[in-house]
Parts: sequence; structure tokens; C-alpha cells
Amino acid sequence: MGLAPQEIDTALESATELFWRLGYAETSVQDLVEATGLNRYALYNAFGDKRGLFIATLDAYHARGFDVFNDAFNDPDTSPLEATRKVYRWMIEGVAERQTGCLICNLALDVAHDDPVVSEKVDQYFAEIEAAKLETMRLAEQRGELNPALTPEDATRILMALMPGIGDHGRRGAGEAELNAVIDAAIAAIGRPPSEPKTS
Amino acid sequence: MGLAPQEIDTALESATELFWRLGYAETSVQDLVEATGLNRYALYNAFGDKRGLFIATLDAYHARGFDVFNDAFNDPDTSPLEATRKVYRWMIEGVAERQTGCLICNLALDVAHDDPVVSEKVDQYFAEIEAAKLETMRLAEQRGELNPALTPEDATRILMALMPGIGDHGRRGAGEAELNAVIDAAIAAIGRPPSEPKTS
DNA sequence: GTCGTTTTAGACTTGCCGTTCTAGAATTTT
DNA sequence: AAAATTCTAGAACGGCAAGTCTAAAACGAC
Repeated sequence: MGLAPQEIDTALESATELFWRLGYAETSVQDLVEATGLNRYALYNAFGDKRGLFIATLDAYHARGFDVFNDAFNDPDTSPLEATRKVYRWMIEGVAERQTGCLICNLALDVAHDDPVVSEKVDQYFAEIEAAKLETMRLAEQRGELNPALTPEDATRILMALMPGIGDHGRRGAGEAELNAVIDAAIAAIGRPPSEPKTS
Repeated sequence: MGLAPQEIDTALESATELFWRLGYAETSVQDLVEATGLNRYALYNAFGDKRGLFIATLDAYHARGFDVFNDAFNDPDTSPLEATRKVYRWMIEGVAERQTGCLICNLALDVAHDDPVVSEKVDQYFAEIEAAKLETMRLAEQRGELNPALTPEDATRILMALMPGIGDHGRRGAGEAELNAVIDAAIAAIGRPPSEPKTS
């Protein structure tokens, strides 16, 4: 009776991938049955309904992203701005690979519109990211690595607002190099500028 | 026989507003009938189908945006960066008023995914905006108003990638002031920085 | 004023998808 | 080994929305 935890995990993984690539509304339950290898009965038993399964994938995705975040910032050798670049590189990899935006920044936002539970989760996720970024930017300021025209709050605003743009850019076909150029430009703008102009 | 051009225009206006606020899939033909005041028969006669009507609204929106763009940049008293700020302010007004992203940057992108015609239009629209921004940033560089850490291409990348983020931010409930703070921070970052740090 | 055309309003058709149900197969229990 | 429980696969149900059709109303021409 019931599924083994490991079965649930692998099912969640394929479901995440499917939702991510197709979008919530565009993913049919039949697609999920085929992708997970579980039959309808088992799916509904384990997750309640399609929405429940989606929410479970959000949680799993969130946990994964959290780990990446911590790894990048706990390396004492990298500066705050470099750690930030690393996190965006990771995000960009996912976007470029699937030609679609981050599961939460871009996809869950659609579902959030008429689902309070998802909406709550998205808000919480964004708040977490924003707090982490702000702390990082404060650190950058202390080290004198921040553009003097910006407060840490300003830098955080820019970084936060770029996230959906990177996803959308990827959806419209931008490759990894193009997306990296965006975040590199942003980090250059946020950092302390040189006295000599950069040549194109 | 047929509708007067003026009837078509007002119908298009209400349809635009409806699509914008609700999204494409979430807007039913019945909603459009009620909002435009035209009956189904007349709607299908004038625009072919729901998708045709949507594409017509895109064209109208595009034309409107084009005008705003030109107005902002043809004022000889404002610097390139200030003109850019003006255009974003206009965009932010629309976003804040409707709590949803720009019709093309955010909404049409969803539809573009499985509609080549819409996809083409979105691409063309983005290319236009990008070219205009790049020209503006080149001008800013010539005037010595650009952050020396950035090429005009870099600055354009940042500005382009911010657009969807502003829309999504608005969708998640950000008000006009918050959204303005984002673009102000970005323009500060793109501009030539002062020697003294900004105090928060 | 009557007849022909156009417009209206909404019922109807078709198709899709999430969810539930069911009958048979597999599996476990004793 | 037999019986009870659980799982499987897919059929059936219900609802919703786009697009078509139709019968009545409005309009216009002569």
C-alpha cells in the first residue's frame, strides 16, 4: 500500500522536468502518467491531484536551489559579487538547457495568479532570495566592491528584477553565452567601476 | 454590412484591456463579447477568430508604444539616460495600474510559444526596442554619461533584461514607487558613478 | 408597406482535460 | 493454495470553452 519514498522522489523529478519544460496548463495528467511511469490511480493517491503534484515539485525545486545558494556563498575564496555570478550561472544553465525560465520565477508565477497556496510559496521564495542577495550586497559594500552610485538595496533591486528577464530571454531562444553576457554586464554595473572606459 | 472603422477601434481597445488584465487563455470569447459590445457573429466576422483578435490588439499596442518611444527621444532637452527613464516610467504606469506585465514583454510571450505569427511579432518588437536602446546607449557613451565599466551593448543588455522583471514584479503586487526604484537603481548603475558613495 | 438582406442572441457541436470509477490482474497473507 | 487486499489500465463522467449554426429581429430599398 502506497509508494516507496524513493519512487515518490523519482516521480517528482520527472514531473518537475515535465512541468518545467511544458508549463503547468500545458502539461496534461496523461503526460505526467507517461513521464513518471506511475498510473493515474497511484498519482492521485500520492499527490491528491495535479495541483498537489505541482506544489510538491515546487518544494523539491526550492530545496535544490537553496543548496546551490548556500554552496556558492560559503566558499570563503570568492568575493560577494563572484558568488552572485556563480548563482546566476547555475540558473542560466537550467534556463539555456530547457529554453525556459526558472521554475519559480517564471512558471509558478502563472499558477500563483489563481492559487493562494502557490502564491504564498512564490512570495516566500522571492523573499528568501532577496534577503540573501541584500546581505551579499551589504558585504560587497563593506569591502568597497560596490558601485558608489548604488546602495546595497539598489544593487539588490537590479539583481532581483533581472531574474525573470533572463528566463524570458531564454524562452525567446537566447543561448547560454548570451545569457551570461547579461549577468556579466549587470555585475560589472553593480561593481566598482574602473577609471578607464571599457572598449567594445 | 461590416463594422465601421471606429467601431473596430473601440472594440480593439476594450479587447486589449481585457487580454492585458486577464491573459490570453483566461479571456473567454464570451468575455470579449461582453467587453466589446459586439456579438460573436460580428467578432468572428471582423477578426476571424480569437487569435486574430489578439494579434490585432498586439498591433495596436505596438503602435502606441512606438509613439511613446519616439516622443521621449525627440525631446532635445533630455539626456539619453533621462529619456530612457521616461520610457520606463510610462511602462511602469501601465504595469502598476493593471498589476500585470507589459502586453508584449510578458503576455504575448506565453502565446508566442505555440503560435509562429505571434512569435514573429514579439521578436520583431523586441528587436526594435533593442536597436533603439542601443542607439541611445551609444549616445550616452559619446556624451561621457555611461558607466566606464560598461559598453553600450552591456547597458542595453541590462535594460532589456529588466523589462520582464518589472512586469513580473508588478504581477506579484509591487506598486509604482517600488517599480520606479528598480529602474532608478538601474539607471544609476548604468550612468557614470560619482566618486563619493551614496548613503542609504 | 412589403420583401430581401443583414444583424443579433444564444443554442448547439465538438473536442479536450481533470477526475473518478471499474473490472480484471497481481500480490500479499495466512 | 485460497482468499482478501491492492494495484493497474483505461473507460466513463462532467465541465468548459472555441467556433458554427439558426431562427427571429432589425433594417433598408423600392
